[in-house]
Amino acid sequence: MGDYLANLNPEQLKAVTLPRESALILAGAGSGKTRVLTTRIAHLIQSGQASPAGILAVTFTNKAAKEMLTRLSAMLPINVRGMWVGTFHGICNRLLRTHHRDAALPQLFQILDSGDQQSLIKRLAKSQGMDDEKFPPRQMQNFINNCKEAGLRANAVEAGDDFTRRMVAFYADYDAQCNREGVVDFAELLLRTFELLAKNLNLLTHYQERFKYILVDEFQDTNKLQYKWIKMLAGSNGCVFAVGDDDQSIYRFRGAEVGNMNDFVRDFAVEHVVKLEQNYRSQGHILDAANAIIAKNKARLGKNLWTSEGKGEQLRVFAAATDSEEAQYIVDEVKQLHREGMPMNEIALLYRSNAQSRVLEHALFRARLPYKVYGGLRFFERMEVKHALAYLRLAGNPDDDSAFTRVVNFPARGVGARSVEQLQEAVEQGIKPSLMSAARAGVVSGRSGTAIAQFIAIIDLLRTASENLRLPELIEEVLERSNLAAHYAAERDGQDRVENLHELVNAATLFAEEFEHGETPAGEAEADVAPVGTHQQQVLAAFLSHASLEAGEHEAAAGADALQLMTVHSSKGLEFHAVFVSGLEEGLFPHDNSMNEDGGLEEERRLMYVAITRARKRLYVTYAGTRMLHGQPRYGMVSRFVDEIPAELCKWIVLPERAQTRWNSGASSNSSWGSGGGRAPQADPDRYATAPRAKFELERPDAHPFAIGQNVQHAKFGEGVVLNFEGRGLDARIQVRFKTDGTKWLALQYAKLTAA
DNA sequence: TGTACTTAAGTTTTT
DNA sequence: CTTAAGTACA
Repeated sequence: MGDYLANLNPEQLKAVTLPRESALILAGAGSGKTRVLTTRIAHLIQSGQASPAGILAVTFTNKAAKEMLTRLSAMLPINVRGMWVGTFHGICNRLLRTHHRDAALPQLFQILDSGDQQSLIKRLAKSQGMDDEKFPPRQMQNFINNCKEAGLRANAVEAGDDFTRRMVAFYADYDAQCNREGVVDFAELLLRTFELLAKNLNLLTHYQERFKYILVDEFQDTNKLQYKWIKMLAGSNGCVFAVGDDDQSIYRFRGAEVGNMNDFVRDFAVEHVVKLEQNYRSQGHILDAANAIIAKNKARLGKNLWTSEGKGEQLRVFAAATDSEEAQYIVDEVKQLHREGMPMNEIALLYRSNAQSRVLEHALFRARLPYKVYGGLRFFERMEVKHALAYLRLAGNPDDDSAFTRVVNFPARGVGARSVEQLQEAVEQGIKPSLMSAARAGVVSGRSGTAIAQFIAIIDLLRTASENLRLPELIEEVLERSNLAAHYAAERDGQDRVENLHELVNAATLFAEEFEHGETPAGEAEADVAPVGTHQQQVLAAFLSHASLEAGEHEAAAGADALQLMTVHSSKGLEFHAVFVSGLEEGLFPHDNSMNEDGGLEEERRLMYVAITRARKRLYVTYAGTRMLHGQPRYGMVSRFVDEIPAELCKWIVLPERAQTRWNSGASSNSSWGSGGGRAPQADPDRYATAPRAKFELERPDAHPFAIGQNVQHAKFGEGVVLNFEGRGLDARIQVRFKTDGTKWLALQYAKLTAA
C-alpha cells in the first residue's frame, strides 16, 4: 500500500479502503472529507481496482472540483485528466455536447444562467400578455425549476387548479422557446442528460460500464433529480461512494433533499455507513458547543464530533445594546487579535443575512480595517460583461433571442421598443423562427429598419470573425464593433466597466490557453464525435459555457490580507482561526421567515452548527438588543441558539466602561449590566432589550402601558419584547415578539401582560 | 432615449 | 435605510 494511506485515522482508512460496494460516509465538519474522497480515488487507481477512465467524481461547486483535481495530481503520478471530476452541471454539459444529436440539441447550444433565464421568462410572459402581478416572473422561474428538478416535463405535471394549469402551459411554452433558441438552463442540463440516458439504453450501458466508481461530494445537498441521475448512472452494478453530512444540510430552500441519504442507504443496500467524527479543525469547547446545539435536532442520522486537541478557549458571548455597539465590539476585538499576530484573513465575520453586513462594514471602514465582503456580483454576472457576452453569443448562434434583445439596442442605436415588438410579433405568428431572422427579413422598415440593418451588419461581421479569429482577438473585435468600449469610456462612472471589459479579454486569453492544452473538460470531446464549426468556434462555445457555469469568484480582490465578511451559508466549507457569529437574535437567526416552514427551525439550527464549526481557535457569539432594520429600529430577543450553548462553554463579555454608560442612560431598572463574574446574570433575556425610548415617547405622548422595546411577560406565551402598537383605548392592540412562540398581535384589553 | 422621480419590498444561493 | 424596478417627463 502506498504511503498515501499513512496518517489516516481508522475510520478514514476504512472509508478509503472499502471494497467495491456502495457506501455512505457521514463526514462531520472538519473531519477530512475531501482528503478521504481524493485518497479513495487515488487508492482505487493505485491498487489497480480502477483505471482513471473508470472514475466519475461529482461535486456541487467548481471550487470543490478544482480542489479535488489539485490534490489528486499531487497524489498520483499519472495524468489526472482521464477521470471525470466536475460539477453535476459541468458533467452534464459535457455529456450533452458529446451526444447533442441524441439529446436533440445544437452542438453549440448555449447555457442560460439564472439571470438569463429570468429575462427569457419575462420576455415570454410579456409577449403572452400575462399579468405579472398574478404571475410574478420570479415565481414562474421557481415553478419551472422545481418541476425540472423533480424530473417533470410540462406534460407530466398535474395541475389541480386554473392557476397551476396556466403555469404548466407557460412551462411548456418556455421549454419550446428554449428549444427554438438552442439554449439550455441549469436545471435543463440535468434533466436533459437524465432523459438522454434514460432513452438511450446503449449510451446508458456504455457509461454504466465505464464509470465503475462514482463518488459524490456534499451528498446532503443533492436534489431529487440529481439523486435519480446518480441512481440511473450507477445501474444495478454500480458503486457509489457518497460523502455528506446531514447536519450541514442548509440548502433545502433550493431543492436539496437530505432524505436522499436515507434513500441511498435503502436503494443501494448500503452495508457500511462510515462516520468520520474526529475533527481536525476546532478546539474542544467549540466542538462541544456545536455538538450541544445540533443535538437539539430530532431528524438526524447521529454523529458527535471530537478532537484529540485540548479544550481551548471558551466561547466569548457578547450582548450589545445596539447593532453599532456590536459592530464596535467586533472591531475592537479584531484589532486586538491582529495586534496579537493573527492574520486578518484568518478572521471571519459571519451573519445570517446580507443586510447585516452594512453596520459591520461601516464600523470597519471607520476603523480603517481592511475587509472583503463575499456575495456581490460575480465577474461574468456584471452588466457590461453580459453585454459583451451577448454579442459573442449572437456571433455563435443568431437564434439566441435573449442575447438579441439584450444588445439589439445597446449601446443605443435607435432601435426602439416598438421595433422589437414588431420582430416579436413576426416570431409569434410563426413567420420567422427567431428575432434575428425576422430582423433579416426586413420586418421593420424606416429609420429603425436602418438601425437594425446596422446591427445585423455588426453581428455578421463578428460571425465571420469568429470562424478564424482567436478568442481574445474576437472579443477585442466585439468591444470595438459593438461600440461597447467607447460607450462605457464616455460614461461618467464607466471606468470600472471599461476595466472589466479589458479583464474579459484577459480571461479569454487565459481560457484559450488552457483550452488548447486540453485542460478544460470541454476541450476533450469524445473521439467518435465530429465537431461542428471551426476550431475557433469550438473555443468560443466552450468559453460561453464556462462563463455560464463558472461565473467567477464571489469575492472582490483576492490575495489581500483582509477580514472576511460573509453569510453563514457562504462560509460552509471554509475555516478560520477566529470567527464572529453576529446578530444572534430571535427573528434574525433563527430567521422569522424560516419558522413558518416545517423543519425550518432545524435547518436554522444546522446553519448555526455550520457557523460554529468554522472556527479553529476562537469563537465569538454576539447579539444586539436594538438593530436598525429597514430604516426602523427593531428590538430583538437573544436567539434560542445562544441559550442552547451550555453555560460552562461560554465566557460572557462585559465591558466595564460601556456598562457604566448603560446604567446612566436610563435603561429599565431591572437591567443587570455591569454585574460580572462567571455567566453573568445578563444571560437572562431581559437584559438586552433595553432600547432607548425617549424618541418614541416624544412622538407618541399618549403612552401605552408598555413601551416599544420593553420586556413583558405573558401568562401563556412567556417572555417577549414589545414591537409595536396599533389603535387606541379599548381597541388597542400590541405586537409582541415572544421568545418561543414567535411574533403575535394581542388585544391589549385582554392580554395578561406584565412588565418583566 | 435618457434621466429623475416614485414605489415597494427586503433570508439563505450554486450551477 | 437601500435598492431595484417602474413611470413620468424633457
